[in-house]
Parts: sequence; structure tokens; C-alpha cells
Amino acid sequence: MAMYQAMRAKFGPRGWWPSTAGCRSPQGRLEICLGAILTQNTSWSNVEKAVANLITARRMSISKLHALSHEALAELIRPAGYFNVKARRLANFITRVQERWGGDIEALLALPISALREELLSVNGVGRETADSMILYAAGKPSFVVDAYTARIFVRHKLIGEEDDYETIKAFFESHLPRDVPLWNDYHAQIVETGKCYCKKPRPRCDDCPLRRFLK
DNA sequence: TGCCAGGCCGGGT
DNA sequence: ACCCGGCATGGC
Repeated sequence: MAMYQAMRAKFGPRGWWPSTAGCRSPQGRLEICLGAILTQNTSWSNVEKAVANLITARRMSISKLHALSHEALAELIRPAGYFNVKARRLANFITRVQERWGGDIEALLALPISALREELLSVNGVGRETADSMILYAAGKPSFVVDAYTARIFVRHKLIGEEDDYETIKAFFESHLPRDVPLWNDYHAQIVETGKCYCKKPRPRCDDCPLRRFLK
């Protein structure tokens, strides 16, 4: 929590998804789920363009997306990069919601956390970080999101081990933090912001990194 | 200019 | 059980 407070004090609330209006609507939740796939290894500014394209094209619904060809979908999401791969992954997700959940994303997201996570992970193209992002930000349920920055930063601070896998790191945070969705939401967002201060060599890049004083 | 971004999958050892 | 290449655009 001390590290969270240091990041939060420097950056302020990051205001990621569910803190914005409209995110609780089915369309808002869908945007979050699509964004979670589109942002895989991709900067958020590129994802925003792709999401905006879908909205402008009036395709931001399961049924509309389900009716789209691979080529048309790929073209709309082109700015997000890896557009062929991502069009396939989005289609896998959309098809699952359509065929198993009757096109009702709320019904899917209403599952209890562990069942929801299994269901999401069984979609080809949805890995652990993507699934946890959907659970935390779209479903509003407590599932801590781990990403490359999380490992890089906390390994550097020797709070987790070099070899720790995703599930181990996730469990570390979930066991050390109060089980609070808004906290976990902003915590991950703060980590992403802070991660920009860390290069891959073992030393912070910027002099005013909020976690600087925690380094040995 | 080159490097990197909120990963994930599939094939090879 | 690893390890690695592929995927692609946009910003600094």
C-alpha cells in the first residue's frame, strides 16, 4: 500500500475504465472487453483509434460485430496493430458471447469470478492479463491484473522473485491488498504509469520516479 | 532513426 | 517444460 500511495500521490487517480460514465452499460462493458484484446502489446492511444472506428461505424454491439467479415473488422481495427491476429481474437470472443451467452455480455460477466476466468481463458486469444482486465474493469469484480510492468517493477524492488509466474505474482498482490475493486483498478493503472519510468536495464530511467525512494 | 507499446499463440526442441 | 518467432501500427 505504501508504494501505491507514492504512485497515487504523484500521478493522481488514473481514471481507467469503470470510473468513467457509461462503462456500466452493456456497450460500455463491451468496449472494455474489446479494448482489453486490442491493447495486447500495444499502446493505448492506438487502441482508442480502433475503438473510435467501431463506434463511428455503428458496430459496437455483439450482434453487429458478429455480422462483420474478417476483412471488414480487420480494416476497422487497423490502427491498433496486429490487425489480422486481433480481428480473429475479437471474433473468437464475440462468437463465444453470441453462441454460448445468447449475445448477452452481461450474462457472461455475471458469472462468479473463477467460472468467468475459466470461460474467458478458454477463448483463443484471451490470455491471463486480458481475462483479468475484463473481470476487473468490465465485470467490476476483484481479479488483480498483472502485466510486464508489474513484474519488472516489483522484481526490481525485490518484492517478488525473478522466476515467479503470472499466478504467483497475482496471488502476491491479492493477498497483500484489501479486496477492493476500485483500489485494484487504480493500482494496476498506477503501475502502468510508473512502468514508463523503468527501462529494461536494472535502473529507473527518470529521476522523479514515484517509487525511487523504495529502491535499495 | 530505431525502439517499444497494458500479450498471446503455435511450433520446435 | 521451456524457448522463440510472428504479428503491425503510431509516437517519441
